[in-house]
Amino acid sequence: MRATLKDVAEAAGVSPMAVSVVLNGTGGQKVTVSPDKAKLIRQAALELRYRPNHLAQSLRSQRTNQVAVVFQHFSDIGPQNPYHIQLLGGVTSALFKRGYAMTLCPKMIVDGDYASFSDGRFDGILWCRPDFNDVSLEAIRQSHIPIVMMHVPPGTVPGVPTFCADNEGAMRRVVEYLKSLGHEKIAFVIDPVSIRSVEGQARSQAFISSMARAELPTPDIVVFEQDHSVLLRYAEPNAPHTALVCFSDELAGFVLKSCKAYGVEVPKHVSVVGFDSSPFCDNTQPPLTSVNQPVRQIAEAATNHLLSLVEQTDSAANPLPLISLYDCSLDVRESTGPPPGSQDSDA
Amino acid sequence: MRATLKDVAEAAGVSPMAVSVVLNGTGGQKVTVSPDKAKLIRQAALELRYRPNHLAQSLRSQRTNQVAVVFQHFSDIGPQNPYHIQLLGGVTSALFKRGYAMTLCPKMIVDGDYASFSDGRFDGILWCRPDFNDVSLEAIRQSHIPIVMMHVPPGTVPGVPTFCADNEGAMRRVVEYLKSLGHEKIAFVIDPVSIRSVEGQARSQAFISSMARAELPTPDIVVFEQDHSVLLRYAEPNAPHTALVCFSDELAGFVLKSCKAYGVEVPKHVSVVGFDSSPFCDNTQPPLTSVNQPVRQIAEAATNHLLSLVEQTDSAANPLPLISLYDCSLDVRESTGPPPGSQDSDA
DNA sequence: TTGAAAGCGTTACCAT
DNA sequence: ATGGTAACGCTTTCAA
Repeated sequence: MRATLKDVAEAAGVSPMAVSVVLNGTGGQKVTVSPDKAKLIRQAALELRYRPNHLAQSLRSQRTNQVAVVFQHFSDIGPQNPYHIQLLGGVTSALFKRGYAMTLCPKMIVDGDYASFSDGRFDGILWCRPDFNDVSLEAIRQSHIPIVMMHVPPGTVPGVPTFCADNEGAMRRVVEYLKSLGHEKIAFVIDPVSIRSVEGQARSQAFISSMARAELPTPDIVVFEQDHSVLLRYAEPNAPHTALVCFSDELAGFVLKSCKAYGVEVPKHVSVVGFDSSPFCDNTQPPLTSVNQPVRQIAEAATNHLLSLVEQTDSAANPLPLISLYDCSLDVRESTGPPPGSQDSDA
Repeated sequence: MRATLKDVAEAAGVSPMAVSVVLNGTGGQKVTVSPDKAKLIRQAALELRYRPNHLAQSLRSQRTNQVAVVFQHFSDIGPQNPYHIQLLGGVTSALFKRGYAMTLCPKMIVDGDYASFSDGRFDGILWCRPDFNDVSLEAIRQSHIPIVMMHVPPGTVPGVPTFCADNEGAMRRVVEYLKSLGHEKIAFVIDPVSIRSVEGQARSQAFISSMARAELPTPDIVVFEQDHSVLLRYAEPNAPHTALVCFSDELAGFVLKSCKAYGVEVPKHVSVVGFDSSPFCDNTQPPLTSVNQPVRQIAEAATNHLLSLVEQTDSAANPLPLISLYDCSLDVRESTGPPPGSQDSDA
């Protein structure tokens, strides 16, 4: 077995306390050890290769220097899902700078066992893209450690700090851009899963209100089933819509594929816009115009906020914002153009 | 504070042990609790919202169900580095299936404090792309928990299970492919950092021996400094090489950029091959031919191996391989073609 | 300045 | 079948 504090104490002929004070520096307030004994202790520790047991320290101090990241809709980490990557990059970067470890825990992520948020292992929770129901809301209420949420529309859960892309602003920007190209009949496309999520709802609503603000006709919200049948309508000469704004890049990718399958040309017959502006967008045929949300920056900010909460001894010293909204830009690529029949649609 | 085992015991009017046995099921060998008391205990636990403290359990049991992933050369997690993403995807997938958490710990990753491998927090270590020096070798020797290594040439550290791409086979495949196109003068390009790494050395050697096996002239190993000066040579009419095999996709990207800057056309004047076959390869100009190593599969296998080691009670029951080598394929894209002056070089 | 002892929350052995 | 007790490794208060 590994050498313990006690072993070192015995080897150096002192009490465990002295070792703790000298090696782990946590000497309460007024405890001091004479230099010669300290030297002895350090020597013994070196020889025995003593390392403090992090578990024991944490159990004692109620601090673990570990933060958990929870994804509500966890499919898989991989190149196909750039969101996770950017997010984890931002989170780890912020955590590492301040000496915290990041852990991904299947009990929470896969099993959805939010009650174990405060099982002692973590100083705080970063919760990404949460869905809300009685269970998760109760979990938040019962949590004994700080929680910060990412990518959830603000105001969803009172009292929980929230970091989110500005869906409203993003949708306004997209609609205005498409309108400036001449589009009027624009639909929002979303998948059956996302439409039920809080963010899906929020983004759909943002789209609808943006259309209203732009004085365009009340749009359809198209739920894109995998059978592609909805797209048949876009193959007709007088299609009901000339532009499709999609909930995600992934979904937009499916839409592009379907268009190709049904002989609908993009952007000649219909313009398509994605959301996330991941590297994926450069690979599609044609390259996908997409909303660029600063996932990494959001993640870093959310993490720093969480750590402030964790380390905050005097509670109301400097108050932090409960809601942080991040501006999104629009990366115009080649999947958008003037609607069919417009002046320069063949330019 | 959160309810503890003791609280539940008091509420139910039984001993802590009874609670432990009923709720956490870990009842040693022959401990049983009468059904009525068990019911009482469960009830009390529910009301008090009791959750076992994972820290205390781990301290007691010497098992944490947590595995650490260590990157020796940690820059950053992000879309620019597909290696990390694929790796983490494979690792988490394998870990989660068996109920283990994954943690990234700055002490090890950033500070290189390998001595804290066994600080009690982890059941095992996955070590990726290690460099070897006295410090890391000693860390491995002193470790109290199993270590499995990924992406390090086999045999580097005796006794440590190693998962790696088959550099030899990959290089042989690349050289044979280029030879079949008509190339003879082929160089290996590597950056100043990687050339010092174990994997860099191994891959260079593999390239050299593959060239010998193909009965081609002994090749240059070109260390690609950022000043691009080495590439000037390829702008000449009688360039010394017609094909460049690069250590990584990232490096190949720089090479492509330099070629463009110096007016060298790819693949007309020179063919370029990368390593990793990341999504990045589709975006380069021209798209990059690259060796495809199955990072995700390697990661999954390495993780499963580690967990077997961790869970192995009877040591030599079913022995596992110390070395696992994975075959690599070659993804041919558009950065390779016949050498200049050959029959169909303009086809 | 130093040591002894209690306790963090859990589990396992040994009694009863 | 059940409860007391010690122990996992560490920190901190209290007493000397």
